[in-house]
Amino acid sequence: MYDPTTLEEKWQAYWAARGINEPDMDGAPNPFFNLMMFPYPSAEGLHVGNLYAFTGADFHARYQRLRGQNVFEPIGFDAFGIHSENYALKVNAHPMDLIPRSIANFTRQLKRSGIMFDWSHTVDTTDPDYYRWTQWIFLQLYDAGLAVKKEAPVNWCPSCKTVLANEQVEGGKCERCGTEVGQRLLSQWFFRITEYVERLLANLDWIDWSPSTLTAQRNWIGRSEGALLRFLLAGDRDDKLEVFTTRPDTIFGATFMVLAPEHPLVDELTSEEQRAEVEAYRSAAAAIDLVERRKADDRTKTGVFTGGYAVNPATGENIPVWIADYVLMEYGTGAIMAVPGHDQRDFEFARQFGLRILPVVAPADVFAGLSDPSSVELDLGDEAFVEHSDDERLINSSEFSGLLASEGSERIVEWLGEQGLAEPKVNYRLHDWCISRQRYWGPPIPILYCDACGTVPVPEEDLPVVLPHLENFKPGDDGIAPLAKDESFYRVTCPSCGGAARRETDVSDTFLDSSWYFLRYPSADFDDRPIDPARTERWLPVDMYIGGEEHAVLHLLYSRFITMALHDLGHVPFEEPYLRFRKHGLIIRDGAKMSKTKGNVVNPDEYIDRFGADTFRTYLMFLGPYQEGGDFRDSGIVGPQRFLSRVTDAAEAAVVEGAVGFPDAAVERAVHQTIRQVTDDFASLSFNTAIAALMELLNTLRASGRVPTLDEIRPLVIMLGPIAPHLAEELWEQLGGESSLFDHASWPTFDPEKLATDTVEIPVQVNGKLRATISLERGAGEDAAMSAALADESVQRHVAEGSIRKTIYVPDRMLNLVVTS
RNA sequence: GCGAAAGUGGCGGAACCGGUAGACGCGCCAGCCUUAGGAGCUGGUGGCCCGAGGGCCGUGGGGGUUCGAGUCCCCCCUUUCGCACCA
Repeated sequence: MYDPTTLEEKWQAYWAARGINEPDMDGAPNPFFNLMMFPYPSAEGLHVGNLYAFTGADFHARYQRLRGQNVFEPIGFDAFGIHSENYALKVNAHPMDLIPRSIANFTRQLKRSGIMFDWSHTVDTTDPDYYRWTQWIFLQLYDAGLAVKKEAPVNWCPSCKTVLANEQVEGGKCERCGTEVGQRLLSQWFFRITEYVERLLANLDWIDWSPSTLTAQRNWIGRSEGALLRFLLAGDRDDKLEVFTTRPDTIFGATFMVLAPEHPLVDELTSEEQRAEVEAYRSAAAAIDLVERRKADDRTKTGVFTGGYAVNPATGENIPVWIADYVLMEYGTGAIMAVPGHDQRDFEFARQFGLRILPVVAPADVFAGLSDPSSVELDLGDEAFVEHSDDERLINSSEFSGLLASEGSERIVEWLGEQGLAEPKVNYRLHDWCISRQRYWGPPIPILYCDACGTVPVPEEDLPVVLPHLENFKPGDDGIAPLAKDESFYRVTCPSCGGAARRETDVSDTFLDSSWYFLRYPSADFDDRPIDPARTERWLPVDMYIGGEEHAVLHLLYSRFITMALHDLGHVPFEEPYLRFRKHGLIIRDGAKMSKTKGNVVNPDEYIDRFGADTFRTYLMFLGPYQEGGDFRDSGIVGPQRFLSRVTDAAEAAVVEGAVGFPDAAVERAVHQTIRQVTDDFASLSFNTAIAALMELLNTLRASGRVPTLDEIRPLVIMLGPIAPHLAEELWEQLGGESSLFDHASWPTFDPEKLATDTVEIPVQVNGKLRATISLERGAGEDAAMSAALADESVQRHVAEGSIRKTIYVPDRMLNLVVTS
């Protein structure tokens, strides 16, 4: 009888009482750090998506453990941040009251889910004992010159008079009051992640991660090689306009320039006649939120002529300078040389405003049979010619005409470089990481501003800078953080000169909290140091990290950067934090992402109450390939439930009967085949097929018409361990095994000799169509196969339609007869 | 628009290196058992045709390579996810 409730309570109590899931942190001989992305503890409770992620990671952890690894599987809570803060504002409560309740609820839910967390090493990012060290990391980076203050724009709602996070902007409007969101410049703290960009990129070549995640990181970093070109302003002006281009070979086709509306040289360039129009365009552009502007799917080009001109350094011609919002201030130099012949956006812009379009590159076939390549003309039609090939050549480019574009590119940069007008340049999409938040619910940035001493870091011994309990923690007026309203917080004396000083009142980004939590886990029981060297040496870097693709970019990149920086500062002995990373898929329901508004959210508690954690785990992992996700359907869960119930019946019957050995060669073979299959599947996180293979083995055992022997059922029970740990533990005990299964059983191995059958069934095809299957001795030769095949009536009939022209025989695989009439 | 992945029964999904498509599960059908229950057990289940021996069709669509294609190549369509004018 399968009674999950009693059994699960029994084993959860057993594991907790004996510390079964707490490895010996200082002596484990085979340490294995199995990490999953720690959750944000929402007030709604554990989402089935969390549980899906954790369950797959736990399957892997328990599998590694049965293979003899000392697995450390910790959990924690990423509890700072805007989600918690907004929720607290919404329900009119305080995050300091809400978060502990949410964490307690999550803990309760997680403890009944059967995941082998080590509850003696948890972290909570909102605990001063944790964020003390988050602040310590800030100071380490500050001392190393990697934390700097710069001006940067933030989203600003003029009605609420508040700074908005990108998540709070919907369609360019404030999500609360619907007012158009604008931009404001604020002085903020940045981490100089761009200093590490080449290393962050280079290491992607060797870390063992899901390929799509590697691609996402590369795209995010967005390295592109090109050149920086300088255009003198027309007239006797000293300033130069710098542009970045990946196509310096097309400079002879640069017939105008475009600046981002907020570009600093716009004022100087703008003529009196154009000033009003330019100003109007600039303020309109400034009113649109940056993020929304990038998402705009209306691609009609807009822009305004400044009235100013620049000199094309290659042709010496004066070319008009425009402003347009398709040029982004934050990429490259915020200005471009427009080459309408070879850039589709420039082409559209030129069409829109009647600007000159000059093709300067032509594909190889245009040159075919021409003796003088400089005379080539290219008709563009309705599109820019943007294809890039190895054999295209320059045209209309003075003495460079006729050169291969790649060669021309180098020669032009060289030529202009001699005049100080060009240099090779690598540009990145990645920007420095802004960690300042003008919000309340985060760790205060540990910096003081003193009139006499300037910017002063908080001395290490004064950490943590504790976040005070503010009654009114709403984001403040004028872009000032909530903490700026608490005088007792910000008014301090300077530790250096003893004079009056003011604390930094911004808090740091949640991504900083999560950028190092895995470093903290093994050392979580030390309160006098963030990262214990011996623990770190033993447990880190992380052996396996499993998480969602939604963090493929920011979290993973930031934590790689922080790890690298800490490595360079001598705090950790490695520079890549996660040796392996595997993404898991998304669980959906009724073909749609689960969300409260759709009303299709699954509450894990209900299912665990009804079916037990083991059945729920099995179902979650059975519903689709773990790395791709799957569709949650209520009706499907009875399959796993029946399976576990039948395993119980079979094992209990085997115990009563007490038979041993392998009386049946076919069953023995099935056991070995299953061990091989399930082992392979676990290694590749193919949990759905692993479960299917175990179901198949059980079907085989049942089909034998007798009670299975103890030896036949034992491997099944052990392999069930990672899947349904409570039940496996129970059955293992009944089979006479010493508890815990996870300490005393080891993963079964298969004997390759037991896998093979003496005879094989192979298909016989005639002209590629299946006509029969024949039974042959393993390794039988072609002659034997032929005679067996020709003995088959159906084969005879189809062969009789002509004569056999050819036979293809793959021993033990198939036989194909090619017949023509 | 760019990038990534994917299109297979009524449904979720299997299929190693090109070699018996549909494993496993849900659902459905039939039967058994039964102190009728949404329990358990046994068998069946891609579609169409049928003379009951088989035959034909079938992995989004169209071409191709091959003795043989869900799998490889080309073109097209659709869906999901990520990024969004990246010069």
